[in-house]
Amino acid sequence: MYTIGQAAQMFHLPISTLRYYDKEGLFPNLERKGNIRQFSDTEIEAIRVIECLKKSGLEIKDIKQFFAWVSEGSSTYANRKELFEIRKTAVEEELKALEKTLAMLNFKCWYYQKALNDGNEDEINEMIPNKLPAGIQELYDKAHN
Amino acid sequence: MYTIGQAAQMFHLPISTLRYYDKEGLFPNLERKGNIRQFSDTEIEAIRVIECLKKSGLEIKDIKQFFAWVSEGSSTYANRKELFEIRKTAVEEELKALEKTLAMLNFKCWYYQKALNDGNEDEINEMIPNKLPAGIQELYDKAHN
DNA sequence: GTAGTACCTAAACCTAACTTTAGGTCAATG
DNA sequence: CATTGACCTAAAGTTAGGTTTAGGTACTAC
Repeated sequence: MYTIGQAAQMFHLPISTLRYYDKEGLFPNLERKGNIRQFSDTEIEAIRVIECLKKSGLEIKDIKQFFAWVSEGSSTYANRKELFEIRKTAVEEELKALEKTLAMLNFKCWYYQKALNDGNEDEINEMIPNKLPAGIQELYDKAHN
Repeated sequence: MYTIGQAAQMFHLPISTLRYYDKEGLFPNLERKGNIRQFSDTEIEAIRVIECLKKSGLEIKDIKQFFAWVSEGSSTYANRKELFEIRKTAVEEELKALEKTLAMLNFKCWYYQKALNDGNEDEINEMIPNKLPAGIQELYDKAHN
């Protein structure tokens, strides 16, 4: 059992965020001793899942739906699995998009390194869009589709 | 030369977003014919860079700073290169975080597939945290640090 | 017995990045 | 000549996801 302060520290989250999640219904089984929240292993794992689903692009209200399904028991396994499958697809696409972004960033790093060496962008701009050095051309093409 | 409508279509962005970017100073060299914005290749590439920097986690006000540097000319090559280097590092870290997220999602997909087959979570929960099948244990470990 | 620390609530506040609204210009079309 | 469609502005509105504020309880340390 952990206090809200301990749980917050474990995940480097502000206490106010955990209270906000609680208010939003993300800890449907959270118990209290007196008035004080008791974070059990269930809630600790819940925080991990919340972080995961948030990073996957899910909104709080849909994360709440997920925990509502958890509370409903075994009849919602299929719903929960489907939710994770959809998030998985979304993250895979996000990964592809980020790699394209990274290609652009790598290209721009090369571009400005060369501009610094040359003192101007003239030489580089004559190489664009299809006379770039090996390795760099691929970055450019990936970034520009 | 493109109208705002054509530029918006090219990037699947609402027209209002391009006007907003203009108002925020992201097209410092945008010209007008009468009162109508004329998007040249410079602005088209600018939009690509804006999208890239946004996806890398940069805020609009810092993207504005970048285009101010572009307007200042060759004396700011080093600043611009440094900005892209920093964004590159940020995106590389974001990619790592997303792969951890993906490991969690893959683990949860497996979890709920098995729960569906078994009709309950009892068997799975006895395997957690270190008696999971080959392949799955690695996903679990990656997702839980 | 008071100062400090950790917890609690409700409600107001904040921020970025847009989006919508309300009102207007201009050119082509039927 | 009026209606449609593409453009324009300034300003107000929206949204998610928190954060801050103001006020209160409870235990522990000095």
